[in-house]
Amino acid sequence: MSDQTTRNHIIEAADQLFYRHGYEHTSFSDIADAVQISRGNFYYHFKSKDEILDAVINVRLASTRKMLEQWEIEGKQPADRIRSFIHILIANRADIKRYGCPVGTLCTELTKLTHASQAEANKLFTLFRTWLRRQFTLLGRKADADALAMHLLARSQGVATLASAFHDEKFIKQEVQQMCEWLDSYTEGAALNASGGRGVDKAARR
Amino acid sequence: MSDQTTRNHIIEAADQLFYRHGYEHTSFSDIADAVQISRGNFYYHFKSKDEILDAVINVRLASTRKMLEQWEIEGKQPADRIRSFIHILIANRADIKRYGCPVGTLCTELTKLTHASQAEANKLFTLFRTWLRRQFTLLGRKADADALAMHLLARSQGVATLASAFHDEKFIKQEVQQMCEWLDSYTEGAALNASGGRGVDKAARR
DNA sequence: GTCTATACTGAGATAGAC
DNA sequence: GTCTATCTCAGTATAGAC
Repeated sequence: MSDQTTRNHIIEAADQLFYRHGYEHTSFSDIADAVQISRGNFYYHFKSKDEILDAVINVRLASTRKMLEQWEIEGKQPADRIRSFIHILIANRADIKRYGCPVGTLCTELTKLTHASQAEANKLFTLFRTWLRRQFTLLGRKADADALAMHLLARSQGVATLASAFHDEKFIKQEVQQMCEWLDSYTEGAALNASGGRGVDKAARR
Repeated sequence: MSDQTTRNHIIEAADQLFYRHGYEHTSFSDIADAVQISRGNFYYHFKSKDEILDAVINVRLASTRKMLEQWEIEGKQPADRIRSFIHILIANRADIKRYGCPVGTLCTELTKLTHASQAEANKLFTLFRTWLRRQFTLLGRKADADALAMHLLARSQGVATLASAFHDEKFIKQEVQQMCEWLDSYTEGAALNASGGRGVDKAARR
């Protein structure tokens, strides 16, 4: 196995394990078992566990950036793009039900540990926040774009937390629908309601 | 110090530390330092760390029940009571900004640890859920009372998570106001809008 | 009830052979 | 690059004196 490959395997396994069992609760042995290498071999690739965490965060940052760019390309209207964001809850519902949101749970854990990489992890949130803010600005909500971005982020986080606590996928679907309706209420009237065919046209307010 | 007193001191200190630094990250020494007793003395009061956790959860369950009963007494209208719930975010904003929600972060952590007391901790959520459901039922929303309860719980959780990640108290206030407006939209028309003097009467939809 | 001393375990990390 | 062997340290937990 080449240097790069093993290193990537470690990062990938650590990523999964940090998500499922938490950073602190994941031991070197756990990762070593998953990658099928010895514990000693580890330190050829990383100087410390913290360094693995940094690598994991960087990989997540990169893949998140790529995903957001992709959504920007696929969705012609900002509302479509925001819907892409909302729908990750659906796409990842099985994992979310079991382990919560990968971003939220990591940031929360690192905060409690007062871990040095906390700020790095928070950049994951900032990535979404900035991207959403831009979409809401394009939607014509320049004045409160950031508040709307934060609002949507918060709702997603809350849904993930409760879905995980109550082990409830149906709740995710319910709330996703409500978020889409909430979004529609900002789309109606603006532009030409050019939100495409995906939207639900029921009244936004129940 | 009597048996009961020391035991309670331990529980109280553990409660704080579990909240601030997480369960796993809190060591016996940390608690011992806080209570000013030796590590050995611990095991006179508790057989294990897990047993301390159970005690902490039980204390939290009891105090939560008491708080909910209090809100029920103080608030004449169900809408007033629900507002009491929403306003804990304000009352505890300093702590939430630093450590997130005590309920949400504990449940999330225990889920990742696949800890035996996870179900016990989740009862904290259930307590709020059941209570809120009853209030929404009283508000005349029998059909979707549970969905509304879950929705509000989720929003609170999301606010706590983001306020903590971004270290932002102002965001808490913003969102609390929006939640109150959301609540008002369910109060208007129902009953006689007898929600008392606290409410904001702006349009619920921005 | 509370202490000190200590056992035991698993963690992160290093050294050096291959 | 990967391994085995080993170190160190912090954590939970126990034993027994006071």
